[in-house]
Amino acid sequence: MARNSLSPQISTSIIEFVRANGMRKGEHLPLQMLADTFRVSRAPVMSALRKLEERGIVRAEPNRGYFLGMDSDKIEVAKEDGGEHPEGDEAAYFRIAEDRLSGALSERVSESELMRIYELPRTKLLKVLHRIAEEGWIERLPGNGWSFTRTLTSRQSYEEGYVFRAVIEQQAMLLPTFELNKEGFLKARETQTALRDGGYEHWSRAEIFKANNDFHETLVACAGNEFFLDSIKRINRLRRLVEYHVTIDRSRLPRQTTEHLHILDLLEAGRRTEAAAFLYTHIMGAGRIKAPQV
Amino acid sequence: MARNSLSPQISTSIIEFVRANGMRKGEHLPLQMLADTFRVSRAPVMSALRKLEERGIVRAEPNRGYFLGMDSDKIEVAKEDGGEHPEGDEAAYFRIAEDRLSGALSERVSESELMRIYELPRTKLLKVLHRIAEEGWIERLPGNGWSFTRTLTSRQSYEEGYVFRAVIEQQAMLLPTFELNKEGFLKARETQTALRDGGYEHWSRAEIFKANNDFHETLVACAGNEFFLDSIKRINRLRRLVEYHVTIDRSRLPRQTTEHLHILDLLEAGRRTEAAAFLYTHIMGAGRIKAPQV
DNA sequence: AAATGCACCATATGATCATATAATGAAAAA
DNA sequence: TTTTTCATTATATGATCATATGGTGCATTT
Repeated sequence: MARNSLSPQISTSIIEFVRANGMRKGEHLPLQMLADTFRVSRAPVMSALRKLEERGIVRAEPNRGYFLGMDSDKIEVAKEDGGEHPEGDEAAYFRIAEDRLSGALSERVSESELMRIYELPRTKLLKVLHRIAEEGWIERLPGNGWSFTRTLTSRQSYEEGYVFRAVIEQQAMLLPTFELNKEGFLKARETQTALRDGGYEHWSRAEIFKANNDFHETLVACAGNEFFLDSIKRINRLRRLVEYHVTIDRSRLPRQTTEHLHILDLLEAGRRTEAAAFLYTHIMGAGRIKAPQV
Repeated sequence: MARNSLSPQISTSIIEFVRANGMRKGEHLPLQMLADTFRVSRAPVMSALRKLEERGIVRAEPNRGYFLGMDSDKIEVAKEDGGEHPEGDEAAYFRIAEDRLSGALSERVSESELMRIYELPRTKLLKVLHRIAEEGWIERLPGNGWSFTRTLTSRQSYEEGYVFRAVIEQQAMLLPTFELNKEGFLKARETQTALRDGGYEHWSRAEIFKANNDFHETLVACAGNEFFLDSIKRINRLRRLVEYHVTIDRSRLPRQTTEHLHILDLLEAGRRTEAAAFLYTHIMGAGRIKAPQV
């Protein structure tokens, strides 16, 4: 009846915050500062702190506020929230995509039908539907109901997506505003190396996909142009949906990661043009070999 | 309390339909065919036809259906609906953009505030807000309210947009799937010629902007890749908002249209690479000279 | 001076309901 | 057989309301 409380998220954020700052036992946690950091008012921060007190992570002193109860590196991550809770609406969004790709949802659907199937309140459903509409794989019909487009399910769209990514990423790399992001590269290098040296055998499909996306988004972010980055993020959201329905060919991962690392090498050696050309071939190659099972 | 009826729109659609098909007095208008054409059920078509009958455009024969009451080229366009009614939500979307750009709306706003200001029901407002959020110039705050981003108002975003357009359009033209669209080119040529030969002095700002956008979207559509076209449409929607606040330098229009026509010439002569290079310079030139008054 | 803690107000969500409209099956007419 | 016409059902919208939560001014404490 009322919205979900922010305090669980804020609790998590506070823990991340004190960790990231390496804070130690006894340090003060000013309310307003935390509120500003998380872009909320003091109220939800207060209620988050109260819950953290119950868990012994912070101590309250009357009229003086809250203080860290232990060194930040000793804080245990809460075991709760474990149930794969992908951010509320995200869950519904995903279920709709799954059901569409598997054919459980027909091309034309009505809002009330979806409300019943997914047991969503109208507001949440509409939020999700409008988001999907902006992503381009559903559209509102003039009268009642919605109609899925062929964007998700057609082979042609799939290939067009790869062409688009190849062009955008290559061109992003060639922009005069492109600048290496040392920290980002370091992380990307770690992840890709881990994936190459064994990770490809046991990482989950979601982890592998995320590693791949993060790599490409890190590259495009270096171009310093929000429109390039946005368009890549947008198409990657679509890709995620489709690729989940494709059998991962894990044997290709070592080669893929090696190529990723090669791109980093080239960039760090200042050979941008070569890196861009190689990246282009890399993406087009991936698009040609994997095929959606639709 | 209930949604707006479709019948006014359908009435207009029917008139457009019979015009486009050059239908003549007495021809039959089957209900189901019209319904399928407009992707609705027979019900709203029926009610549209009843209204057209009152205006004498169609004749009803009991149990036989509706028949065109006059030759299609003699149908007068209805004078009603005159009040600049840009498709319902579009109006609210525009007003919000205007007020943001003119500074009437502060960076942080709450939903109820917007409902009051624009006298919108919650559902409509949320639809618009989510659309804007997808376009990237507002974001939901974790607690209450929304916050405008700097995408619309910053000079940097403005320039990044031009770079993005220049790259996308040039690259679209170089794709192997690029194919001339003769009919589209013909129309574009007409419009651009009209604009060059005098139109630039008295066309409205909206007309000029639309002509320009249509030209560029026609070009990108030839690439046969929905992602290229979508990204151009998306950025053009943003551009439209900002450019309305810029004084048009009409003296530049003859040169601009001449360049547009030159691009068509090059393409029709099969000189695609040159056309692409010229297009790139053309867009970047436009971005450098016009400046948003923000 | 700075931060907390409280009280009060504002906000957003979801449920329910009335109502106008869209969708649709089936009878009736052509 | 096709299309209209009618009757019935389904759908979507906006209004209203209860309620839990977020936001904020101010007295109080340190």
